[in-house]
Amino acid sequence: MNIGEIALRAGVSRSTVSYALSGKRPVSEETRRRVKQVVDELGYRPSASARALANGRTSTLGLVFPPAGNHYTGMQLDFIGSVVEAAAARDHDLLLSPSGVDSDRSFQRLLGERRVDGAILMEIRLEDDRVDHLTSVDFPFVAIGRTAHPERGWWAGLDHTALVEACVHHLADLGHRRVAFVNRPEQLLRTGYESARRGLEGFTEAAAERGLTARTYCCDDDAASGRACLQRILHDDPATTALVTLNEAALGGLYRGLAEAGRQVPHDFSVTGVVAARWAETVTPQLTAADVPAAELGRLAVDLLMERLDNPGTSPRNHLLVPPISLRGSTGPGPTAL
Amino acid sequence: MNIGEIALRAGVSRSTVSYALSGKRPVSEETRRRVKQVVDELGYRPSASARALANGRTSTLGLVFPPAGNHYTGMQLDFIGSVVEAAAARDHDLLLSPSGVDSDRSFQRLLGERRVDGAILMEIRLEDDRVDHLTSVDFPFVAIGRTAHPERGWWAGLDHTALVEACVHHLADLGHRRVAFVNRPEQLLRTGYESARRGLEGFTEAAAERGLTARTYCCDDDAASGRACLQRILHDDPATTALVTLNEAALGGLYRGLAEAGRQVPHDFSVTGVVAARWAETVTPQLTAADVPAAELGRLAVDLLMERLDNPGTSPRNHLLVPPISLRGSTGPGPTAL
DNA sequence: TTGAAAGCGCTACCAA
DNA sequence: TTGGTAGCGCTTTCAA
Repeated sequence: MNIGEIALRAGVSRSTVSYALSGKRPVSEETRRRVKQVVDELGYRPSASARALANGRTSTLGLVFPPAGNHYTGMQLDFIGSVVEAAAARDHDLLLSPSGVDSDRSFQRLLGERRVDGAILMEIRLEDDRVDHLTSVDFPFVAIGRTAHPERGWWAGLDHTALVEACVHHLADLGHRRVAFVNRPEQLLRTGYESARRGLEGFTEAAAERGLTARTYCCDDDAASGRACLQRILHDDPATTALVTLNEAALGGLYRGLAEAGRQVPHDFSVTGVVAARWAETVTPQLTAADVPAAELGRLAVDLLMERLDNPGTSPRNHLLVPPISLRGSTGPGPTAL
Repeated sequence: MNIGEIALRAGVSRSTVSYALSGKRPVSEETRRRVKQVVDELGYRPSASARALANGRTSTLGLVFPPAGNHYTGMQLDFIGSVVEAAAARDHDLLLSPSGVDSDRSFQRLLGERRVDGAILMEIRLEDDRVDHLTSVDFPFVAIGRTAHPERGWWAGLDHTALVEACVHHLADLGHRRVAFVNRPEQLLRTGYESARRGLEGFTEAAAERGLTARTYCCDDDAASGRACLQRILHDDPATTALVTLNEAALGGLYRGLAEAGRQVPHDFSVTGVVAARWAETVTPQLTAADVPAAELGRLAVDLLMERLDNPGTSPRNHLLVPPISLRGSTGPGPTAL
């Protein structure tokens, strides 16, 4: 069934049906009613493909994120969910593209075949060829996170440096002197993954500033790795009394390792970091952490993208979020406070 | 840039370009080369909208999942990830639709506007109006899970009844006599959510068969509810020595509640259930559980859908998975075994 | 082996 | 206030 069918049955022309539906041209109340009635009766809906072809907009946004193998983090999920809903609220669909790099087929399809009006890029790297490419062809996109040169871009992100610094200061204030940093997987750090890099930077600087003895570790995104990482930490420096982590997926493993090593949290070991709230709350005791506002980031990203799409040529806007640390139960006084 | 441009530069007709690209008609080696060269030079890719309009296929699959209102579980996360990647592997994109009910706008857009060739439906209910609707209009879809009448449908699912029964038998074999069942949220059970219903059914039957004293609970999808639920369990029957759960998100809370009540897992309380492996491994001790093969389900669903799309009219196929229980550390001998 | 042209279903311009 | 019609960019049939 197509628009011609409707026109026929309503006894008007196809253009009139189109206008009656879109409201882009005045239509007499009389015809409008008749058209709507036929449309309702037949359950007619205009074909998205035809419409996209005709007016050059697909009403679809792309969400680009690296294929994670099997490991999507809870934060990513929250984020995807909020993006879908924000897009739906604006009558846009969301097309998923598992693409870490510019050359991925799926990425090429998304852009080359013009399947989407604009895109949101997750998991930004400091040097990101996807960002470079999209910028160079002036394709409308919003990044989640900042590259090394965030000045002239559209993005919404977290100030990982400040967040991790805040964690370190919190621990230092509590009297901890020997602390560890549990980062995301090494491969992510090496490839310049933003949060891993900026988080590490914040940790190193704040630790130096406070004169702490600090060690940094990379840790794969699963519980087993978290446990192993914790063992390494205590092996390398048994006097370590606290850690900061960005690694949500390893959290349970870190706790397990601590329990196995006979360390009580927070009594003789403090744990903190940057983690989505609902993950911070799954461990016992609950994690004192800077809560990643994944849902808010998703909404902001969609807002920015729609704004960019509606006003081509506007100068770039961005949002840098610095959520506060939520005090829960995983940090306590360190040795010097005793 | 369009196909006409390519044709012009290659000195051939538009149809020849089309055929040179699709290979659906023999083209002389000579012209084929020339066309390809121009295409590569200009980085030409045919417009997805135009192609979709012309041949009636969008090369896009839809994934219909419930609104995030209450957040997603880890299993859903794994599942979505595997579906995206399986689709990408077959050169199909994935369109997300946060849709609960038949009347949902986004659901209508996806199907009514023919944005996708087929769909995968998550979170099936025993009586599911989405399934009924799609079946009645003969729209190609695959369900994740079975409705009450699974005979004539395309689906991939888990045998929750058998899985939970296996858990109960495992506990009974260990000598537990008083057991509890921690289900998904009450609202899901009430609305006929498949896993909640079938799981409950399996629990009740197996418990009766083994002559166990059994209580069943609903529990919201978060750690705090898990903790509260456990308190209720011990309050209702302090002699309870084991529980079976389907509720991944509550798991951490259940453990916390047990710890607070002074119960050692597995020494004086056993915990088991149906949970994705990587979540079973985040708690201490690791959960003995039937591992939900979320990734495999995702792959299977995409396989089925592609099969259905490629062979319209084929008789329905399905996969019922019954993964074994993985023995980890959370179950131990019950009172009668002592 | 290739080209011309008729759609696919819609939007929007030009006339009336 | 309405209708006719020319695209949008591709695929595919019909002819050559």
